Amino acid sequence: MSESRKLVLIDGHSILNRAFYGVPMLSNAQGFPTNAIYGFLNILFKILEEEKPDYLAVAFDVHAPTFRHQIYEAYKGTRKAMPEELRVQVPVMKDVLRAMNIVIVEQAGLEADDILGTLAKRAAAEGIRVSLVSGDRDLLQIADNSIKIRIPKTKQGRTEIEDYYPQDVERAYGVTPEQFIDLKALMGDTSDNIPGVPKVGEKTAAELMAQYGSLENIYAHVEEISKKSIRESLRENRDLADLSKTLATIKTDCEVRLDYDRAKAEGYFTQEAYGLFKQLEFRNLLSHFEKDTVGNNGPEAAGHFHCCDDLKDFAGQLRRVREGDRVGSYLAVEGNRLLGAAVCIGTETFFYRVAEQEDGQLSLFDASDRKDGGEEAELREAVRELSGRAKLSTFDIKGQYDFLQQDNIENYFDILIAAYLLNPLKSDYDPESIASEHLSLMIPGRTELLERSSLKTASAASPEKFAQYCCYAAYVSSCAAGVLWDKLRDAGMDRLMSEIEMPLSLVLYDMEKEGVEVRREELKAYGDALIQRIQELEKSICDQAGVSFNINSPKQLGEILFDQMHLPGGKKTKTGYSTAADVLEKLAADHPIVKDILEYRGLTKLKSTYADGLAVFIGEDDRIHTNFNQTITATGRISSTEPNLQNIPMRMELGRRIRKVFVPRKGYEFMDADYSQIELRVLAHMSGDEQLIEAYHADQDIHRITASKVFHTPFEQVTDLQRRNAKAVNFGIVYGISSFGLSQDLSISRKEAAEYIEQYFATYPKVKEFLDGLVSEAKEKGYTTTMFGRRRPIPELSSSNFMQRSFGERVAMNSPIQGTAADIIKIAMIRVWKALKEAGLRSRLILQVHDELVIETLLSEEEQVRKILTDNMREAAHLAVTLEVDLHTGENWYETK
DNA sequence: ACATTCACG
DNA sequence: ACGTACGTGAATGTC
Repeated sequence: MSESRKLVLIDGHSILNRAFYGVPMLSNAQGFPTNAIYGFLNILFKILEEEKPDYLAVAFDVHAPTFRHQIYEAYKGTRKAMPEELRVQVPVMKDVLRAMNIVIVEQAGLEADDILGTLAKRAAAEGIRVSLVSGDRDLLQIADNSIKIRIPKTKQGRTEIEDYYPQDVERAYGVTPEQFIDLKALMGDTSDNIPGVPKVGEKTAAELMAQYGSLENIYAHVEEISKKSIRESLRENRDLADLSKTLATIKTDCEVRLDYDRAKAEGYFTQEAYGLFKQLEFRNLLSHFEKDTVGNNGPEAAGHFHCCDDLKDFAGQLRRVREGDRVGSYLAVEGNRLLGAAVCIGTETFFYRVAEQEDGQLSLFDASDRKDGGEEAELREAVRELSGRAKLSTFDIKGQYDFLQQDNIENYFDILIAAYLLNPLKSDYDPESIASEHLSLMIPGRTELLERSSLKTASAASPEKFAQYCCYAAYVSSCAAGVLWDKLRDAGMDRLMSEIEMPLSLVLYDMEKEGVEVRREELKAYGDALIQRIQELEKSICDQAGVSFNINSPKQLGEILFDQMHLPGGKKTKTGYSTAADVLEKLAADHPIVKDILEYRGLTKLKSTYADGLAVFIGEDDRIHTNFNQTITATGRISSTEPNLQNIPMRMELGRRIRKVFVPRKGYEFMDADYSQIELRVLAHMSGDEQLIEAYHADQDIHRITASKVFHTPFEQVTDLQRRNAKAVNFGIVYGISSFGLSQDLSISRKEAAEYIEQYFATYPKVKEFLDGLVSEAKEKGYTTTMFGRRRPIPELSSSNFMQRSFGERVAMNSPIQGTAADIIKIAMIRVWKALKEAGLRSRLILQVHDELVIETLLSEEEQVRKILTDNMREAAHLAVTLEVDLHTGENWYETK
């Protein structure tokens, strides 16, 4: 059996069709849809990997009416047209297959089913095992002991394949493969244009087949059928039944041959195919090319990867690096340990891995005098020494500063950060995608080489693969540095890279390492204090509803409120009723239950996200070390995770009290400084609007001034309502104003909102000019730019969808403003950090919250730090308006308000 | 895995 | 007519 050859046959159109509907819409940069091709290839690769066939062929229908369809179309009109977005993918799919040396079988006048049926049966007769891959079940009739029918299902991104041998067909449908034809003839199949017998569905057809065994036998005993309607439908539609059987029968005797020499399953990964994959932007499929194309001439196969067994050899290689030489490196870091290092020097890459600990149990007691502890220290020293001399290019430098000299950063280059700056919209960056995108080099990725893709380095499937991954990463870091640098320069982002992002990475590393102290017991007490009230509310809500239910479930809550209690309020989301706070707030006044629900929501949020959520992250040092991520946001802001310290409650008093558990060390205080309306000031500067600039020069409440100007009211007579409205308009402007958005925020009519906006623009005419200019420039270039050159691409602007395009326009107005503000505070952070360091102070920058910096300040250094912080924040950028800073000190974060 | 909700700027 | 404010991350429920 194992000697017999194997053939994989693929039903081209049906798999493409299945892929089209199973894979969410994808398209490449030119807007060409690619989802069906992508899905097809995924299925193909999965099958190839599982089957490792000797031969492979794909069958397609020729798009001319075929005999079987002529019959049916004569009977009932034409076939449904294929969606345009799928239709255009068909010829490209064929190009891809041809480029991969995969035989395409198609013949005018023949259906793919017939071709497949014929080839499968003939191959089986020759003793070849066949796997027939199709999305349609009608091929099940072909199944026999050497023909397996495989039906892929794409669900939730994963492809699962159902396999059918004859006994599987029987188990699933209660009929043999041959009987399957009759079954289909009876029940029909709309997707396959088989009419079937009216009134006979899946169940009746199965019953009839179980009793009589064939279509012919059913008609021989048609009078015995008890159910009158079925009996008559069968009698009246004999011709339809016979036609259906003809249609359902797949031919196995067509004039079609497969050239087994050409159909050899090999040599898919050609340069041509590679080019097509790149055009289609199938980056994660490109890794398949490693073996056939890159592998043969790539660094690994050419013997340029060296796995050193002896640390002395490795260190010796590093010592050969001369001052100022550019090297690529990749450090395998886990926690605060260095597991291994790869360094790419010229065309050679060297790797060393610290020896495994043999006994995990005893590792608790391992001391630095053990061999691996000493080895790690030695490796660290070698790496550290190298980092002081070389121009180091690496991936994700923030995670490596523990092992690098920190006064040499002007010599460092992080390809992760560079790739982010060149396209901040991507969801993640890794060495393999950087290699593919910027070097057109295919290397095996994390998913292939490392076991757990979620971990940064983690354990690999094997030591060899782990070494290989590290070497590739170091190699890519080395090769990509020059290319990325050129691209950054071309885009005008070289200074942004060298003067802001690279230095910032060290500042963020330091802030993370420093962390912030959190009082564990106080946080616990805060959470406990919430429990009682939450339980009261739970009871009260369920009593009022009359049933006990899960208040946290928007689904259940919506049904209780709107179906059972008949509160006014309609559907809002795709899944059901909206129970969001703004909807509930409108009902709160009239319905006590809603008020309770809102309070319940607020309290459970505080309990789960903050009280319980933060506690998990308090370390043995009683501090929380958040992760400040530099390569996440589209606009250039920093983000904070595990935990997020940038969304600690502030607006409501109860939540704000959580800030009391964030405390400085003994002998220190918190110093918190935030920019006053930095985004509006950036807008004033970038637009050059004299009115807005002048308003800021007056050094008065900006929202009140705006209200005064917009509503033509003397400054002193501006009402609170007018001020609130003006403030909302100011915010709206920064977000990319729309009358709808503003009307929602202020609960006013769209018309009124539009009037406010019009008045605003009349007051600040250059602001309108500026915003319009941003949109048209973005439409022309495809991206926006901040004052410091940071780019954000906006693909939505060329969308044909109104909503998407409108979104793009708002983004075009917001990104340069939000992004410039982000640039400015980054500059301030770097300068503040440096100034603290150069003054030899012990105070430390520990938090950033977009427009706010927190320094843990030694009490005796308070005045020095105050000056450093305010001066550097103010002076970070010179705008047409001054940058004002509000500064507060306190014994905890709550007090710094 | 995806949607909903809500915390922050 | 279209149906929304910009940028994030975490918890929770539903499939």
